[in-house]
Amino acid sequence: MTQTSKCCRPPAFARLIEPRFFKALSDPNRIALLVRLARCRRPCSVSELNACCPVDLSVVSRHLAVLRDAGLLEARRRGKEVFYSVQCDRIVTTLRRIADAVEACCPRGRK
Amino acid sequence: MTQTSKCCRPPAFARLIEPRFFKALSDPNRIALLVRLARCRRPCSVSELNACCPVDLSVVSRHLAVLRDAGLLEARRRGKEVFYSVQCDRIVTTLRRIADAVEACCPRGRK
DNA sequence: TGCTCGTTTGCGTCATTGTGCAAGTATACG
DNA sequence: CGTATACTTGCACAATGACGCAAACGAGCA
Repeated sequence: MTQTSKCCRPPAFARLIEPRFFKALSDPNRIALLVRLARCRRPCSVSELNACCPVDLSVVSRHLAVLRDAGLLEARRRGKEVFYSVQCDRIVTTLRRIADAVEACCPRGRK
Repeated sequence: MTQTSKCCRPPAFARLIEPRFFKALSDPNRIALLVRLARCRRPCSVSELNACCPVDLSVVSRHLAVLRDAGLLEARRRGKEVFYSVQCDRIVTTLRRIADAVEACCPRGRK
């Protein structure tokens, strides 16, 4: 009798990991944008964020939209500008939940 | 005076987030493979893992190689078969480190 | 040595994605 | 109104990635 039927049953492990979330972080420019935004500790406009990316402003705008749609950023318009900020709670919670689920499946050897 | 110069300085925040790591998790089939492997709690062969993916065996092999190259899986040959297992420590550590770094940049509102 | 099984790799195809440019939208200001 | 500023979206194109099939590779076995 194998261990297959005795698999751990974390709360919806599979659904915990959304491709869109990770796809958003699979591009160097998007990571740079997120890091820049996190390090600034305050909402930043698109033009401001363009400083960390050697690409066209329209590309930055699109990258930010991807991060926003994936739930990593939040967008808020103030006047003519749109300020993006990091969805800290969501990111931290998501990462920790996955870490916990993985750990629950591989409890031994936690050296 | 802005907060820009007072950005948090987590240990190599930018390098903490590797595109390759997240790119590996950006595909549904690869996530399915990882989840299946984690739930089984033991090394599985390529043919075995093919059960959770409706794609050709060669595609599964390639997906596993991507996960291995990203440091998410480990491969070990035993006879004719190759057994893949989850690199739990590495995954858990990576996710928690990123979570900590993000949290450090957004300390307030940690409701 | 041949043969088989399990896995990987080469190749062609098709879909997706990142990019720049140009045009469009939204808001403020005169 | 019209204009300027900030951003988004349409379009075309190049690069990347997922996929299946067939061939190659590697380990065991007769």
